[in-house]
Amino acid sequence: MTPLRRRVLEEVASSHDAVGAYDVLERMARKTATRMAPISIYRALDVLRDAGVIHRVESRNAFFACHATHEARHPAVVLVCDTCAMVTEVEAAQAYKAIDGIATANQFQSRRTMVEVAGLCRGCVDQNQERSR
Amino acid sequence: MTPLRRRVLEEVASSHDAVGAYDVLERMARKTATRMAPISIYRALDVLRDAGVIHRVESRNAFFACHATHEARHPAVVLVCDTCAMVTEVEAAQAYKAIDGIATANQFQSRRTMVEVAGLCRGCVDQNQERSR
DNA sequence: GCAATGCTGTAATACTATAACGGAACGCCG
DNA sequence: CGGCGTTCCGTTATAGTATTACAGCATTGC
Repeated sequence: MTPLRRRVLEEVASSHDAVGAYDVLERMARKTATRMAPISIYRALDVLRDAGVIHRVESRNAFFACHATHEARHPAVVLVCDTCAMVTEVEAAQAYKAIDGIATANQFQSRRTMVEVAGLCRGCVDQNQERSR
Repeated sequence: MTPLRRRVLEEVASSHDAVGAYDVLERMARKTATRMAPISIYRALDVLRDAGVIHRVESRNAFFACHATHEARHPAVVLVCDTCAMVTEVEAAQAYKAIDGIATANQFQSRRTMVEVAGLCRGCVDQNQERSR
């Protein structure tokens, strides 16, 4: 864990939200008054991803820190709020089993399985109801 | 179904592969000797997507025609080959039920659920084995 | 010493997607 | 007919996401 990677991880892990690579870049720039090249951020993100400490939200081109306690090789369902970008990671052995079964049945050799649910988190649903009252 | 949209659909549906918007653009340019603006392609893709005749592979920023016979509101698992980009869509009521259960249990109001499996299709697995022999 | 490797910087570029505005065609209806 | 709203698409510009290529420097192992 190098200093740069730690700094990137800190930015990503400072919230439960999905953040873009350029968001990370921006936040780091504000802290140090020097702006890094995007590639540096991406390289760090790659390493962190390989290490399993962050994940990517494919449907948003964004990243979030893995706060869950799951195994690296045993991923989860990702719930992403359309409004606030908050990410919740949930174990889903059942669902993954079903999906793996489908892959196998189709003679497909799976390497990465991604399950993402976009919608509204509890908090944002409540807020919407407030507003419509 | 306008002519433009039909042409875009034809390009996407001409294979079972996931193709990028700019791939479509390029192919259409080759056929007519005139190059459209990207936005035109994206607009057509949006409409086709809303109509449910094409889907998007989020993990690849690419699109594929829906050759499956599923309902629009009852999506499927998408198997995408890392090597040849071929897409197979498979019904997965079981998996979706499990995922919906997870969302509900977390008081998450789901709007779109995405299940993508990246890996190797049958054909590409075979080819790899050939090569290593 | 020196080769090999890993980490980061610099510069440029590629790839993906959208915003903003306008014109043409069509249908509806008074 | 004539005005009006709507849909579709063209044009231009720009925003947003990600990677290629190359170089320097430090560390490690021989």
